[in-house]
Amino acid sequence: MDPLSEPEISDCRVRLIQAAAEVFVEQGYRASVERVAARAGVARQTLYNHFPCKADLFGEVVRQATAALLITLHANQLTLRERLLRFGAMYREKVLSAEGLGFFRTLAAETVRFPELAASFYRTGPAQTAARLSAVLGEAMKRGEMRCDSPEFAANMLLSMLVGADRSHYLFSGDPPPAPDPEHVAQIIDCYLRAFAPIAIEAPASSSLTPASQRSIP
Amino acid sequence: MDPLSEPEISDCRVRLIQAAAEVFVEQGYRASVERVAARAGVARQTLYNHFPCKADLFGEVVRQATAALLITLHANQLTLRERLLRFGAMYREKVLSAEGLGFFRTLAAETVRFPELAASFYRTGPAQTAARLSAVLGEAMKRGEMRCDSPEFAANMLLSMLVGADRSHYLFSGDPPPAPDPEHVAQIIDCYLRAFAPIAIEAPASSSLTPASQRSIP
DNA sequence: CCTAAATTAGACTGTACGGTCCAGTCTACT
DNA sequence: AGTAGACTGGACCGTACAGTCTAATTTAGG
Repeated sequence: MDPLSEPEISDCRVRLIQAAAEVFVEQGYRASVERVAARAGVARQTLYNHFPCKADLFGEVVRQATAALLITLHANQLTLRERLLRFGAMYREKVLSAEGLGFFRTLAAETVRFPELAASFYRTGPAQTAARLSAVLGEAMKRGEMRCDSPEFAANMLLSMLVGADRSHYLFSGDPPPAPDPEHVAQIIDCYLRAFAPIAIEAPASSSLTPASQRSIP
Repeated sequence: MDPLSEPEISDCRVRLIQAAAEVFVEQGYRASVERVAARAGVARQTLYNHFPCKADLFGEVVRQATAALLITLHANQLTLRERLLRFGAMYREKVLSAEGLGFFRTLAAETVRFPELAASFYRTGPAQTAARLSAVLGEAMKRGEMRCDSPEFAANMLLSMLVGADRSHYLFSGDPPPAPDPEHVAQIIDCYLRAFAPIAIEAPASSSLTPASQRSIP
């Protein structure tokens, strides 16, 4: 109740959530309550003083992790390419980190047991990121910096290109997560911007309206 | 031993594997041996007559599913775009089906417990698909139908664009898997082919060497 | 019909775990 | 010093499950 006890909203509680996050990310929800308590350096009963049951602790972990995984899109006056480069680097870093991959594994596995939790994670996490990105891309389209198309589709493509196949790779292959690689991000972003380059106005109109494949080579 | 018993290599065994595949895909490896046996319409002991332990049965399921998920790239004389359209449709159908998603969930969750199995799945499944696709794309590049680039990178991008964000969506959101949508596949493929369109030779050389973003807007 | 192999149901063992209870200890505030 | 509230350790309960064992039953072949 003291203003001093306010900041440390139960030291135990935060240690427990932290420990639970680590353990669940490493071993999945199957990890025993015992291990969580041990990792937090606390008795099992103490855990139950703070959380009514294991599932509730898990829910709290997921809620906090969801917030931590959100990405901020700098709204400042960088070029579109610069903004996407920064976004892409952060996004890859979070998603392809050991914690990001572990969290993905753990939550995906529990979709059956906790469908509502998973859906809520999706709405306030990935869907949120996609929505923000859509907005930015929609603006770029209006400014003529990108070809006019569905902003949602464009966001979907960018997010997919940034981590799609790589996530599967690091999820299954057992290879250690990759070090951040700005060059690779740039390669992806430039590839992306090519796909969504504004239609060249100086070119003959016909060539820009036919599918790319039909333009290729006589 | 009879030539007749050969084709039905133990009716029980295949029923068990089939049942295990269904149950594991629906509920994960946590599903009890009891349930698997029940689904196969067989006693628990019979299961243990055919498989030494639960883990081995799971391994067999994964091995068979891996093979079933491989995609064949038609090598015939269609246009590149046609080939990619067919491939993309099949790929999305398999990956985004209820079984594909469930299998992904289940195996991703067990990466910790069965790292070797997961790695082997990755090598003979997704990595194999990527390799075949790389070969096809490399050929297209040589023929000048696609911009010259790393075929592996190009394959990675296509596979990512086809399912990347959608997989996450259907894994978590709880929405039922999507119906096949050829139009959406075409939208993706055309977007992809734009990104990898061969460099127009008739255009001034400079414009094709600068990043797309710098070309945008005067 | 007889035999051998496979299948079955069910009891049983050992283990792991979630959750509860409790008796004792520590901490902090008055 | 005294009191209240949190923390501890460990015993304890009920349940679920993998895997074993056994005795009875079915199935197929000679």
